[in-house]
Amino acid sequence: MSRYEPSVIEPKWQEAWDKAEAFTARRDPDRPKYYVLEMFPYPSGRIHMGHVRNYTMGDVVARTKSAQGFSVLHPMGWDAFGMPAENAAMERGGHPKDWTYGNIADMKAQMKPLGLSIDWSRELATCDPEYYGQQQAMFIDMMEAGLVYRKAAVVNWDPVDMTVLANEQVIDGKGWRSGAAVERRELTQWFFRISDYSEELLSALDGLTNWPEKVRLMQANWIGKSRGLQFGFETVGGPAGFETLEVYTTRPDTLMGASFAAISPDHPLARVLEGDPKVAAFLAEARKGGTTAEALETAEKIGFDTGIRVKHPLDPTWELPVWIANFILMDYGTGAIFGCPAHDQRDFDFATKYGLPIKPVFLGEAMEESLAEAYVPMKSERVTYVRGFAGAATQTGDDGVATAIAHAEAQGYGKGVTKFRLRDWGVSRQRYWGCPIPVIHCATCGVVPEAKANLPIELPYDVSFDIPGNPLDRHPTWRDCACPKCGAAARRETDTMDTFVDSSWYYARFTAPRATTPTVMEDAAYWMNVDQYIGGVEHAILHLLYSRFFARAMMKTGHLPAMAVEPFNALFTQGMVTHETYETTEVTGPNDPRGEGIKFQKYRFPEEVEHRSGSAFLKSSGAPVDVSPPSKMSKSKKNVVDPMNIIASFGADTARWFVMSDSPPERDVEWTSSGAEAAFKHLSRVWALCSRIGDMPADHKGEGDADLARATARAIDEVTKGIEGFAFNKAIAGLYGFTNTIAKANASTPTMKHAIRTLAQLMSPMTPHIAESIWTYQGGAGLCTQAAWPKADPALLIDDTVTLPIQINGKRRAEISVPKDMPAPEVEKLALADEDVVRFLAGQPVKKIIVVPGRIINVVI
RNA sequence: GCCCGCGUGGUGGAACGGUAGACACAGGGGACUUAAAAUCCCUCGGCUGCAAGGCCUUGCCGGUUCAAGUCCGGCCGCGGGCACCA
Repeated sequence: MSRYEPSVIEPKWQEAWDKAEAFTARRDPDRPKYYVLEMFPYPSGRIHMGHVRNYTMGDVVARTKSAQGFSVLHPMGWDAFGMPAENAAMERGGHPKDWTYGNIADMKAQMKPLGLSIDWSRELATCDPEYYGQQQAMFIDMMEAGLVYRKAAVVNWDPVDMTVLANEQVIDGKGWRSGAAVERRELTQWFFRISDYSEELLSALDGLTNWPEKVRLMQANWIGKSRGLQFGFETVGGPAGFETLEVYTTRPDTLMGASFAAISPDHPLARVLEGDPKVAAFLAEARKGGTTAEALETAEKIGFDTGIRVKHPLDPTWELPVWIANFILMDYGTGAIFGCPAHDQRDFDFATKYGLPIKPVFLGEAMEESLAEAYVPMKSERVTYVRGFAGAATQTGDDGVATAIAHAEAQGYGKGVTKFRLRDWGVSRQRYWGCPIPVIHCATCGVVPEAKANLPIELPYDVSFDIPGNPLDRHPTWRDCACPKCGAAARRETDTMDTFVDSSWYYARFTAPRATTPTVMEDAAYWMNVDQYIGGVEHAILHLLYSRFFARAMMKTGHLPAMAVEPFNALFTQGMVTHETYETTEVTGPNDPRGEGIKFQKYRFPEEVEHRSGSAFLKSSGAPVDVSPPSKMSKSKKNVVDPMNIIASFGADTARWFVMSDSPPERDVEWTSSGAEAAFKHLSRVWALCSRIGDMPADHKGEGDADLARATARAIDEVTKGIEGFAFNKAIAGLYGFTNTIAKANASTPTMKHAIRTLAQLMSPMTPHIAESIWTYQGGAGLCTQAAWPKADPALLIDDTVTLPIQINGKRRAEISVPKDMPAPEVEKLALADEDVVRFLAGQPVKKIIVVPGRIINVVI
């Protein structure tokens, strides 16, 4: 065998796999199926190391399952709609469609050399009309099933770009692109009724035992179930229709500490009062500012006393003022609260500012200090509370809330209710590059779904991006259509769908990607669910929650079988690929607009930097380089390593091996050039080892046959467990160990050949190309990729003799070798007779001796 | 503020409550070479000892146990998620 040259063997084996159609997924009733999926990429045009790590993990699983006899589905597609394509069109000209499909072609060309076991015949892009047309069909079905509705909602509106902005796109109250002050505007938007499924999406999390606990928790918090009391305040001096004011509280046990009531600026009562110019002025002030987290954080609490009073439910003679306050949200609870400044920080801030009374209801040691801090923990005694609630038994702990609810229900002034934080999913986007919402506005029939025969509603190609706003809105003809109901001239909806819709069902589409219906039941029933889903933790909430909702919606509309309610059986969230960042200190030149002689830091690419004796220098000039700790690879910090460069210099197998080694897959892995070189060196060593074994004379005899056979069995066991347990770093550690063992072994030729063939098989999920070469060179039949996964002989996994450490009072002092099944009393005798033990005991009596068979012996004196 | 996770050599990390530091990177020493690269061998937590060995060591303090990196309680530090959600 010649030198290890990845650039020669890798394309060769990829071609062989293609020719054998080794990765084409086929429905096979005789074999169990396995569906492994990595979160599909956005086609930015360049793959990065994060992609390499993500897809290699999926590939390791897919290849292993395939070798283990499963019928494997491992597809790939493109999450292809979205703003970057439009931004590119605005900045550089060109068309979003051309830009996107060009990027897909580029990225696919970069992914191919990785040698992933992907069934490319199922490739899809969400911007294909064949894909989004089916999505439109489902939208119509969901409308009919009552899962879709329209309502007015307050949004962030960019008056310059003339579009709605997501909260993340509002920075310091300004649009991220235009820099214009963002307005709160009410727009009629399309919504999915995800909140109908709050309870189910929450309770079904318990069944997702193969999901990371962290993700389940994040989803549970996002859904945000709370139990509280809803009751009506009787108003005094309120306008007609507001004889009572409904409020919701999760702390009904603090009801006796009420000092005011407050309503949201968007509350119906506030709107009624808006006729008063003073109220109107206040509301204008209160509604200013974006809806972003930062805007809310810094916003000062402001309020307006309406003059209306309400009666305390437990004491009608006790009246509380009703304020309008900017910190009350309309879309949580009832949009109105009772304020208890003694036990709520926000109420405390508000009461302090406006001089409202602060009335603690809990007595206890914590009381004195906590008065200043406003919040008293639940566990303090509730003496005042008990007085307030008509002499009930003393309450401590969390059941105070339950008791208060029970009391309210018995007295008839309120009832216990369950609320969720989860809101309905607004899917309207005033954007071009997305899936058109298949709806028609007719002057006589109103809002009508498009006829399915007219699907897909394709995006028009002739649009321009030189003016801000949605090009669909100003297209001369695209909006014009006939009403599907009455045939009259009508107008199309010009909003497109949130791209999260596209990614909420692609996993189901992969089971029948070319079908003329969204799914095909037979195929979905065979392939669903996804057995292993792999992706970044950044999708822990939205993408996964929407997908879980969509699976339910698809079930309800007949597009998925009932067994697919939870589409992802197992989820794995992988860590990022990080790299150190490098900066040099530069000085501005004479013509610099910043002024001459000013120092500044400049990021440097890793390939510009060399490391010498623990420090870093610029290759070109030798200037010193500042090194910062590893962080996520990003273009702006220039701490990126292009996978294409690594493949060019070391091959795909080295890149794959490196990203899977060292760090556990759920954690970040730091890319280092020394690590990549080490991976390459190791593969070269394996290659040389294979060559050496190939040169051994067929009749070579050795002493170590039994040992090598045992080591082979152990390696099979260790690597298989490592892969199946998503501990790829441990599987790789096992492969290093096994390689070293083979290299040192002195066994007969057939045993050596068997060992190295097994090594090739065990390596093949990680480094499939070199594995094929070794396999073939050592006389393996067919493709290594298609060979059955090796099985460890259980008899060889158990050693005949075991080495047992002997502890004296918990400290290791000696060890003995004993046959593996020696009875405990004999082990005990041997241990006490050991010379080191005797020396340590020095004649002291043994109080107790513990023998854990096959593990350890502990002598207590 | 609320919820969650994590602290092990110079580094990434191993370790069913049972020999802490597997495997790898970096470092040190050596062989081969005119030399370098490549390759191979040895060494590599700290202190101590000529050595055999001994003592210490998993963020800090305490507890449970024959035995604790692992379990329990309390601190300290780091990271993540959510957040005027009543």
